[in-house]
Amino acid sequence: MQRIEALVQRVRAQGGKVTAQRMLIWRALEGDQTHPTAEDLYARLKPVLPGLSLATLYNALNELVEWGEVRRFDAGDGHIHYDPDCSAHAELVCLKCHTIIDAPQEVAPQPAIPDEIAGYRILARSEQYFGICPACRAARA
Amino acid sequence: MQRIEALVQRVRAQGGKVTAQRMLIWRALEGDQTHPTAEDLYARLKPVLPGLSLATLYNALNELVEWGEVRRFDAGDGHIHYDPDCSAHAELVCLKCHTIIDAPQEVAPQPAIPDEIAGYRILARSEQYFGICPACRAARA
DNA sequence: TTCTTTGCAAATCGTTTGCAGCATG
DNA sequence: CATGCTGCAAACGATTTGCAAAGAA
Repeated sequence: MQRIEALVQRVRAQGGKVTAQRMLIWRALEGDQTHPTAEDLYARLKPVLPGLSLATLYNALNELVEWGEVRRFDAGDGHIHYDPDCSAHAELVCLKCHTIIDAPQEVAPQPAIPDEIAGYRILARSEQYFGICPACRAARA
Repeated sequence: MQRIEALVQRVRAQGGKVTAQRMLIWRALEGDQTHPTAEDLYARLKPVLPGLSLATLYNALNELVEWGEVRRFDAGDGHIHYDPDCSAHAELVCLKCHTIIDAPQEVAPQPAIPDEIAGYRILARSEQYFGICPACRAARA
């Protein structure tokens, strides 16, 4: 995710309004590394801005995804997770318990995201390794 | 996805049954490169086995995902897509129209999937590049 | 026969939508 | 003051679940 200043400009340039809700959501996402779901964010933000509606949160999240500012991904737990980090990094996702952690650096040795591939203007990249986490391996099956 | 023979053994080893439905679903998935959704598959299989139920299809798909035989991913269109190819390859996903195509070879230069990362037993890998496809770029916004 | 899986239909629940009121530019 | 955004609640729709019947081992 770019810095918030840039988002403010983007919205204004499109004739949109910079509202308290958007700012709040952007700030909450900025630098977040917990791969939150919409519900996670809602639980976190509702106390701060009690009037906040889930619909508004979804609106803001969808905008960010369309702009390539935030990445959505399915961890296989039936919930959509959001990650403001669109740079080249990988996640480890457990197929059993759906835990998500960032993979160690050495796993994603391709730091640069090409601007364009096959005519697509590339805005974000997602990479995940699916497997069985140590805890689930220990628990066997 | 491994070959079907191996799946048959896997199910039997777990004390499961090799049913006509599972076989049908496995065969349909084998080598499929269209990134189908559950509905896509259902539409394709229902005529072949009219009694087939969506619930059964979901069961089979979820099994395959848990086994690391099939990869699920969210293309941002509100539908879950399945891909039996768990080897190292990337997809291009359009953030506007949600088209999905396989990326050209040269984009995924890391062919090998490590067996283990940070204690996780790795079964599958997913990589996606999100952006704006040529058609949507032409259409502007 | 025994135990798993299927099929049906209802239930679930995350996400989207419609619309009136409000706030931003 | 004009438009776009919010909040609410209802609508939606994909996926899951419960249970009786069917089928594999």
